[in-house]
Amino acid sequence: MANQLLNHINTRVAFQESAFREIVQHFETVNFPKKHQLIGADDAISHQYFVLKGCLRTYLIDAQGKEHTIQFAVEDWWVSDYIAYYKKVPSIFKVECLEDCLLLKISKSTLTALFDPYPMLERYFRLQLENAFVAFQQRILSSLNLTAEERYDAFIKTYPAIEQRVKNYQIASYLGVTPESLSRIRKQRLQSS
Amino acid sequence: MANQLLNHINTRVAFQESAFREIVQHFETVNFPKKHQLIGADDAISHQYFVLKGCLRTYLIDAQGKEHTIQFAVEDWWVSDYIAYYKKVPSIFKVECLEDCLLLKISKSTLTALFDPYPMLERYFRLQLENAFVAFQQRILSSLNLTAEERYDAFIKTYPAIEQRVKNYQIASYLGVTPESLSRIRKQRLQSS
DNA sequence: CGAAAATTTGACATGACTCAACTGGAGTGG
DNA sequence: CCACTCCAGTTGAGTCATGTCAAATTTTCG
Repeated sequence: MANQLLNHINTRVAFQESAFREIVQHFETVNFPKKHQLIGADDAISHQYFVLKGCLRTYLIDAQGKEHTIQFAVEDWWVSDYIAYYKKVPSIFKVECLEDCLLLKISKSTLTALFDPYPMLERYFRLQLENAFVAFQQRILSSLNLTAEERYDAFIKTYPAIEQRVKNYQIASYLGVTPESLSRIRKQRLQSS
Repeated sequence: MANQLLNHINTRVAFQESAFREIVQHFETVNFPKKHQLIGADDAISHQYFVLKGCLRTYLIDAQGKEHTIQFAVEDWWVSDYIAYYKKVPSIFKVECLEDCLLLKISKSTLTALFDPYPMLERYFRLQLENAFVAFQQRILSSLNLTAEERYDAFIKTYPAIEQRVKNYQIASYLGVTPESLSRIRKQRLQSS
């Protein structure tokens, strides 16, 4: 089960199985049902989670009561409120399970302590961040660049697996449009294809 | 001069001056006049740059001929086309000097080779990426969340130094509005203050 | 000084939002 | 197994923020 994490680490760096057996002891396997709120606004966030199974989303409710989804997470993704996690400020996001979830949990202090004896682990996380950097830049670009319909197309193309597993209103809140607008976009796409 | 880089590294990690003297030899100091194009679309990008002095911006020209600014960079910032740099794809961005610039240049291969003997250098870059991660999430949030005027307020508040040094149309292309809209927003702010 | 670039202003167009009503499906309890 | 409720999604009508295009003005800089 934890091999799933090793496999993922090995997509980025060459990690020895013996070292991994040391590391994996510091993770805890946790199980949550659909609709469970993993992280709630105003918590102090000292953990992050690797998704073994399930689907989650990180979102925020703004002053007008509107939801904005910042991230979905499925198998082999990491999830947390990373603003709170990195900056040590109270969380502004909520993270909820959209399906029953099986996760590997680790605290920030434990993980960073592992970076000294296992520099390859630190490298893995650096490379993860490089990927996130690119993904974020492309998302910012599409918000500057593209119409709502084009952003929806790009979303479906980039994350076909996610599109199947989440509600349309959640996709709308990720794309920065209202559910009504997304509904109209979807209708139009059906007709033109 | 290169001490400026050491000082910046030391804001993130404790780095020994002796080790730094080794590392800094691998950087090249380069000088460019205002308007010089540091990176042009379709280049292969194998370098990144630390800004000792000056101001630059990373932007793209879309299919409709419109500019979209993804990043400004001033003293102590790193700049490159990071999609091309990290992903080894041809660049889509241009990087131009908005002022005369003094930069420290290093190639990706040289830098990553330094990560093995100097794990603290890798840590510095990981922490840099964590910061970028947070900044990007906040920028995405504000594009989902805020009106054009609120985004402008947030920009001025977050980057007061940059606002002084770049053209309004460049800020507009960073915020995702037209220069005309930004002009109207600025007019309205003057009247209400 | 003069030309080019940047900014401002006005008139008008439009994509997306709001609000409200309606439809359909999923889940629950009797 | 049906009745009921709740939630998600759709549709319509009207509004609004921002875009477009064109022209005037101001600033920058060779």
